[in-house]
Amino acid sequence: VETSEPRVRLSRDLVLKTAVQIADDTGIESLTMRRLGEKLGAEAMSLYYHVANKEQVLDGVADVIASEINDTVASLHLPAEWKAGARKQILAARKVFLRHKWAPAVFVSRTNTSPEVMRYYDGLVGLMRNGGLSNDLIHHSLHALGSRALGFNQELFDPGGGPAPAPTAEMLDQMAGTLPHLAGMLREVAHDDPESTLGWCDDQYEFEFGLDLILDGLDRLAESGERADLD
Amino acid sequence: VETSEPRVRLSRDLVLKTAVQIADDTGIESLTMRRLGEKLGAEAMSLYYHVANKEQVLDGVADVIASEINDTVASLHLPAEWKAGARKQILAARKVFLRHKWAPAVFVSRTNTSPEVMRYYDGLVGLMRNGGLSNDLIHHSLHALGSRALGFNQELFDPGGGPAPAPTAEMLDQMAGTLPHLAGMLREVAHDDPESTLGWCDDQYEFEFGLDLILDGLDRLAESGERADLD
DNA sequence: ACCTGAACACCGTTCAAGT
DNA sequence: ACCTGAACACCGTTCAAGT
Repeated sequence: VETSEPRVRLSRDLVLKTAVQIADDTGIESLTMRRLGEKLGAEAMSLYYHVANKEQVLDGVADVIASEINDTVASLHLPAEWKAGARKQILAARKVFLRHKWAPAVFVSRTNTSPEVMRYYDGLVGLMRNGGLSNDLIHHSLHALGSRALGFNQELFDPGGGPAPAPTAEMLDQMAGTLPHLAGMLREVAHDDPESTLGWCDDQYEFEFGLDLILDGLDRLAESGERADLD
Repeated sequence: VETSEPRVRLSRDLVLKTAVQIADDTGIESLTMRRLGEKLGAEAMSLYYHVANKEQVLDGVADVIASEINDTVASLHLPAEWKAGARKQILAARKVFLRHKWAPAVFVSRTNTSPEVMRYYDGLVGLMRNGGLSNDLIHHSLHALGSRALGFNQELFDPGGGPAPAPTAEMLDQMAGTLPHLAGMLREVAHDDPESTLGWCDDQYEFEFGLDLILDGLDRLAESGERADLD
């Protein structure tokens, strides 16, 4: 175990950045106050001078990631058309989560809203507003997009995120008895592609499929509302 | 603290049902092996004869909830039309999660898939299959719906689930400086309704809005695919 | 076969004390 | 102002031992 001994003074900012580093390197479950102190060359108890408790560390960690997302988004040239703009912003945000696979779990567990997340949403609302959507529709849109607005989707199978191995023929035969429809679907859809490093689910494709489905639906509502011109 | 002293023998099933009860009564964070043992009138260590570890307890808890969902769904008379059927099944599943507000967090943290969840998905795939959707489209549908297929949506604000208090005029004025679009939206949309026990966000309405948006989009794809008749 | 007691290796957090 | 040492109240889990 490599314990660094920096001469630098502790600070809230340094503590949070180091926490992100630990989560990146060894996973979010390995982020403990004691290990955080160790990595900073200090005692765990010293951290409490800079943060109130561990919950606040996790709040801060989410804020650091959201800030990374905002930096990425700021460097983009967003198309004027709202749907294309939102799409590009969200896919850019998703790239940040691909670098921090543990981050979705932290975001969904936060009960305090991070200022940087607010800034992100403010930008998204601005895009939609410029596209002529009503505030009512924008509000519903944010709920409909859910975590997808920030760039990740809560998958219920393989929450680990890794590529799922294609089920074997024996597994499918065994499944067919109790889960006939699922087995039938998988038989047709889960062909193992030895050419691809992806599993049989292409996460990027699925994310874009769902995102476009929602954005297209919202666009349709916006246009029909425009024609009706009633609010 | 009321420690019951049942004469009943322990079993995996009893352990899991009791775990659900603890989560319902005092929250998922209060579910510890020691408290679980206490509630069963046994030592925490006795649990390890029936379950391998706490992860397995949580796996089992998710399975118990999924089984409650399946029971509810089984008692339904589902309309033949796939979209109406899926909608009814999903909204019934959501009702179960309203009784167990802590359950979404457990589900998204599971890496092992519960047999009962598989059964649930098998039913949903069956509905769509009978509706004429291709297995390919069904597969994409499950990804697009994400956790919504099981009956909950991952909201990024207020993950607590409680009704959000409407922001005050002072809060909005303060927000307007740094978050103009968000403040503008909230000013228009977050009117406090003193008649309603709901907050300014009607969770049920928002869930149905997002669900219908996705189901309608999928239906459109299914119909256009049918017309093209190319697979 | 089923349950327990004692113990271990961790947690987050407090508080008085050091510089 | 900033950091530390010792201590507390918890965790999950093991293992040899009891019935």
